[in-house]
This record gives sequence, structure tokens and C-alpha cells, in this order.
Amino acid sequence: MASLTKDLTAAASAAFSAIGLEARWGDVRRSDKPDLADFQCDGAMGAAKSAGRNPREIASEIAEVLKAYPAVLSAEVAGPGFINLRVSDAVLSARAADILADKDMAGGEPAPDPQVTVIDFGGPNVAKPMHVGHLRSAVIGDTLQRLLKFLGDTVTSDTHLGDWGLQMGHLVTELYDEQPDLIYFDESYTGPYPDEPPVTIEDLGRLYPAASNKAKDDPARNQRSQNAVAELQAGRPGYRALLKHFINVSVAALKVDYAFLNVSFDLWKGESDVDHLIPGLIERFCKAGLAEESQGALIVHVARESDKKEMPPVMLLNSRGGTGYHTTDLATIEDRMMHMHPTAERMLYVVDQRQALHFEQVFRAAELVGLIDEGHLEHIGFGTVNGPDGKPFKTREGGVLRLADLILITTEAVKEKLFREDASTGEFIVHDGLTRAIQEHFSLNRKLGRRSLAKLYVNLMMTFRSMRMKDEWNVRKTSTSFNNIIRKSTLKSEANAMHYFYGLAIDKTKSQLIDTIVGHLLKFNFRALGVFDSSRSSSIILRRLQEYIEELYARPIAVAALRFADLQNTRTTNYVFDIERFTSFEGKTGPYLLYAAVRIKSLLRRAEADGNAPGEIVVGHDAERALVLALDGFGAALLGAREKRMPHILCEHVFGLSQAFSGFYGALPIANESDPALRASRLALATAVLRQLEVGLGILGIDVPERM
RNA sequence: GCACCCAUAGCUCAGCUGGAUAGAGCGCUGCCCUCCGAAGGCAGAGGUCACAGGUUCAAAUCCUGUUGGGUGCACCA
Repeated sequence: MASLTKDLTAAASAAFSAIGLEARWGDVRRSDKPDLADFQCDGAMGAAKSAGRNPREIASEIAEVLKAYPAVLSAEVAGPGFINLRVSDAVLSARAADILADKDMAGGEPAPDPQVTVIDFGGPNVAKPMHVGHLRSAVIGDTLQRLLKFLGDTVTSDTHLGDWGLQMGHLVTELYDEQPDLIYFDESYTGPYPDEPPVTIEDLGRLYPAASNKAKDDPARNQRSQNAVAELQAGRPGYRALLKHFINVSVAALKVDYAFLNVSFDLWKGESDVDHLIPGLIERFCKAGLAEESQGALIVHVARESDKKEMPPVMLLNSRGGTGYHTTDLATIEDRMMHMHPTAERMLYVVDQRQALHFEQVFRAAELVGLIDEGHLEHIGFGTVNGPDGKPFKTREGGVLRLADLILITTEAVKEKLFREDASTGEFIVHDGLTRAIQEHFSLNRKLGRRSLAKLYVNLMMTFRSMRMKDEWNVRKTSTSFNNIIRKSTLKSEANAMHYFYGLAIDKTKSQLIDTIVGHLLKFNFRALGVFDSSRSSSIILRRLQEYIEELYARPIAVAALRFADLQNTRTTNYVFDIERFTSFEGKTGPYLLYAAVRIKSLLRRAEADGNAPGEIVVGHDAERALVLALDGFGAALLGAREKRMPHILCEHVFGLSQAFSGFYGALPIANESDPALRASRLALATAVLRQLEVGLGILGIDVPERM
């Protein structure tokens, strides 16, 4: 069964056709006014205009036809010619059951026109570390690949590394200046070259800016890099071997950041991979009579008579005989069209909006020379990530923010949110979910009773005390009251201190102990662990705690925060990066959505433990109706997001669904409902919501943990 | 200079193949935990949709112009 929206649209379209009007007027959507209707159709007014008839008359004719349709409970004409539709509770119940039964798509529908599609991520540059700008390409591109695959497209994703230009020349020459004796620079050497890379990722990060800065105001230095590129592109073996090392070292580092963000690729190709295709490609342009020489370069004119804007030519070869990204992009298109199985039908380039002109040029050139049919290359541009000043995000020092650092500060911001401090006692109140999660985590693996927790607490306090005494941490970072306690003169003796802390521990419950321990660890960012004797059992427990909090708890939240923050914005506009807002557990954020899903999981766990199973869905209450109507919109959201290549459409749906669930949850008992039939029905509804939420979030690259 | 994008609530943003009283989040005000995770819910205040014309029964949405902001314009990719 298709979605209700789709069914009703089909019915209305048929009704319009039946009275000799265009079917397109039958478009039905969710009603703007939930008190008046479930759905509405506004087509009568448009149809009336083009047919020269009375809109209300047409609307009532259509409404009459729709009334006979089994799914329609009522069809009323309102205002100038709106048709308000209501569907019965039985229809909503059936639709909900359908969605619940749909294990594969959770109520979505496959695309009507699946295609073999390549997604090009407009590659990170091998010479430069990934920065905030790459967040967008990674996250948007990855979401599109998940979305298209989910809807039935055959997708191949390719990082398309930037590994082929002046940047490589800079790396080669700067490395030469540092280590001229490396075997790679010996022209008489014929190989083989060592397997071990001569540089680390840190070296790359240092070499490129160094060379780039020097080259800026030293033309001779720049010339050296350009010459090195020419030699590299001409195939000098030592340089080729270096290139390979640079790429490998860089890719290894990139994989770490991408893995954190849940981003993966089918192909890790780069510009250098199509080098061998370039001579043939140039030949092809020449034979077609498209290439011409201009100012020492070989160019292709792509301007058209109808162009309003200036359209610079594509440069196949620069005046030094080198190739830039125009040429490699074209060669890459050729490569994909010739060598992919099945043959690519469409290519999406997920690259900064500022590259729009470049892609228009390349697309035109590709179409001119017949590499691909017109309209099958799409630039999926996106806006910049801005700082609070509304300008592209910069660090305090004015440099670009590295993606790795962005991930780090996001994770730290999440950890900050996991506890608050009671100002009067200096005790920590850790987020309820984390306490629960830890309790469960430890109870699964080992018995961690109140007694051992108390011991752990005392050990930790004693460690803090000794650190404090040695001034090993910044006093300002310590809470005032805790600082006061530790500085009490009576605690100067170790024996007294231990006695005192045991006293405190005895008064605490198990979860208070956990909160205090975890709060201190979060507050001091686990620094205390470093001074623990690693052989002590408390140290092992604390380390496992740290691992648990960081890997299994903070990380999923940070990923959700980061990905959702980026994806919920309209792809094409710039957005302001506000870490506090994104990591907030309140509002339209990743963490909120996770919370919504986790709460359902918790609910269902409880019901299961009580022996209560989901059953037949019987919709009755308004909150239930609203929830099913929200579920019904999934398919349209997915298809809309695919058609427009706009992930925020899916974000809107997922957020709206969790809001609808919260309304349902607040209005009605679910696991606590005493009537068994109602309870079973609501549990089934909750199950359907959870599934769709998990599927939707999964497409956004966000995994839902069991607890948070 | 030329071109493209943007301007909607105090803030951050949806809505833009024209449709009813322009939506959401944050913030603000008030209620709701002996009850399933209150990181929640419900209710409320808050808007000349930058400005001026035009098309239309109907404009935040389409057209023209103005102002203000961003971006790009062949040898870095």
C-alpha cells in the first residue's frame, strides 16, 4: 500500500481527468489546518482559472467523486475552492500496520527511476589537512549516497582526492630542501624505492604551508614547484614514488576523520589516477576541432551566444604543458563512462558552491566532446560554514579550523553537557541516561556493588587530593567547594583524608557514587587517570569507564550533533556554526533526536520485560492520528530529498516525526496503559515510529544507541 | 565592471512548480513529574516576509527596479 498522500493524489487526479481537466490539479498534501482536515487539495482553483470555470463548482464535483472513495471519510469544499479531506481511523490504523510490517523501507517507497549514479566528493587535498569545509562535502555526499542507495539507485561514491597539481610540486620541492639526500631525488637511481614513507602526516601538514607561503612572494620558488609538477606529470620515477607515499600517508589520516563521521567511500580515487587518459582525451578534443591554442595554452571555448555571464574557456593544457583540474575532471568523466560496470548514467559533484563556474565549464566541455549526454552531470553545491561573525569559519588565530579539531571540540562540548555541578555542595549531577548506561554497562560485565564503588570513589578523591597538593592541575578548573574540601587543614594527613572521604562515601547511594565519580572524570577530562597506578583494579575500572563514556556514549552524540547540524540546513545556503547550539540536547538537534529514539527503545524494553507485546493497531485518539499522518509522510520526504538532492527535507521529516511522537507520549500512556488492547496497539505504534526513526536517521548517517 | 546567490519573529532557520489566520527551534511568560527517560509536554506573547512598483480572484512565493550582505570571474585545485 502506497502512502495515503499518494493514494489520495491518485484518486483526485483521476477525478480531475474524468471531468476533462488536467490530472496535475489533483495534487493532495497534508492539511495546513489539522483542525479542519487531514489532507487538502487546492487544484480546483488553478484548474478553474485555466478552464474558465467557477472554482467552487469544480471543487464540489471533485469532492463528490472523492467521497465515494473508500479511504475518504469526508470531502468538504471550503473558501474559494479548497477541498478538505478527512480519512477514517480505520484507514489510518491500516496504514500504520502497513508501515510497521514494512521491514525494508519503514513506509518509504523506492524511486520510480533508479539510475547508475556516481557521487564525487570533490576530494580533500592530499597536501592540506581537512578543514571545516570538508565536513559539508563529506556529510552531504554521504547522506546522498545512503539516500539514493536506499531508494534503489546504483551508487558508487568516490572521494576524488586532490593529488595532482602545484600542491604536489610544493611538497616535492619543500621535502627536497629539507632532505636533499633522499633516494627519491637521485635521478640516476632506477629503483625500487622503499616501502616505508619518508614523511608523516604531520610532515605533510607542515611542508605544504611552508612552501606555499614562500612561493607567494618568491616567483623563483614558485617556478621550482611548477617545474617539479611538470617533471612529476612527465613521469619522473622518484617523484612518482613520492606521490604514492604522499597519497598513502594522507589517505590513512583521512580515513580516521571520515570514520568518525560515519562516512565511507567505494572508491578512493584521485586526480592522478586518470593521468594516463589525458593524452587521449586531448587528442579527442583536437580531433573534434574544439581545442585551440591561446597564449601558449590549449583551451576549449565553452561560451554560448545565450550566455549572460562571462564564460571563460576550459584549459586543457597550461602554457607549461601541465594539466589542472579542468583536465583531470574531464578525464575522470571519461574514465567513469568507459570503465565502470554498469556504465554510469549520472554524476553528482558534492562540492562548495563557489566552484559553480568551474563545473559549468567542465560540464559543457564534456558534453561538447560527447563524453556524456547533456544534463547528466550535476553540481551539488553547498554554502560555507561560517563563524559567529557570518564569515567563513576561522580559528582564533585566523587559520582554517581542521576537521580533526572540530570533531575534538564537538566531543568535548558533548561531554560538558553530560554533567552539571551542584553549586552548594560541589557534587556532580550526571545526566540520568549516562548513569543508567553505566550501571547497565557494569552490571553486564561485572558485579560492581556499592562497596567497590565507594572504594573507587575514595581512590579517585585521594588521587585528586595528591594532585591538588602537588599543584598538578589548575585550581580554576576545580570547583570551589571541592577545592575548599581538599584544602581543609585536617586533610593534610593522608590518613585523615582517607577517613574523611570514606565518611562521604558511606552516605551516598550507588547512583550518587557513580555520578560523583563520572562527574569528576568528565570535569577533569580524565586527566587524573594518567597518575593512577595502572596495576590497581580501580584504575582498570576507571579506564573502562573512560572508554565507555567516550566511545560508546559521547561519540555517537557528537556524530549526531555534527551531522544533523550540517544536514538540517538548506544545502545551498551558508550556515553559522554554533557548537553550543548543535550539541544542545534541547531543540532541533541531533542529540534531541537520539533522545527521542532512545526513549522509545527504553519504553519498549520495559514493556517487553513486563511481558507486554505489540498488537493490532487501532487508532482513535487525536495524538495517534497525528502520529500516523506524520509516519505517512516518510515516502514523500525521501523522494523529495532525492529529487532535489536536499537532505534537510529528510531532517524536517525526522524531526517532525519525533515531535509527533513526543506529543503522543505526553498525551497518552503507552507501556503503562491498563487496557491490554490499547496498550498493544500503542506499543505497535511506538515500534513503527522507532523503526522509521532509525531508518531515517540511518540515512542521515546517525546511529541510535541503546541508551544515552 | 559583469554575473550568480541571499534578505522571513529578539536570535538561528523552514516555507518559494502562487492558495485559507506565514511555520519550527532557541530565548521569554505560565502550567504539567506519588505516573512509561521532564534532555520532555501543553498553552501564550512575539512578523509592514529588506524596500518600491507590476501580474493575479489570490504574492513570502512569479516579473521589474532599488538598497544591503555574500561569492565568483583562464595557467592553485
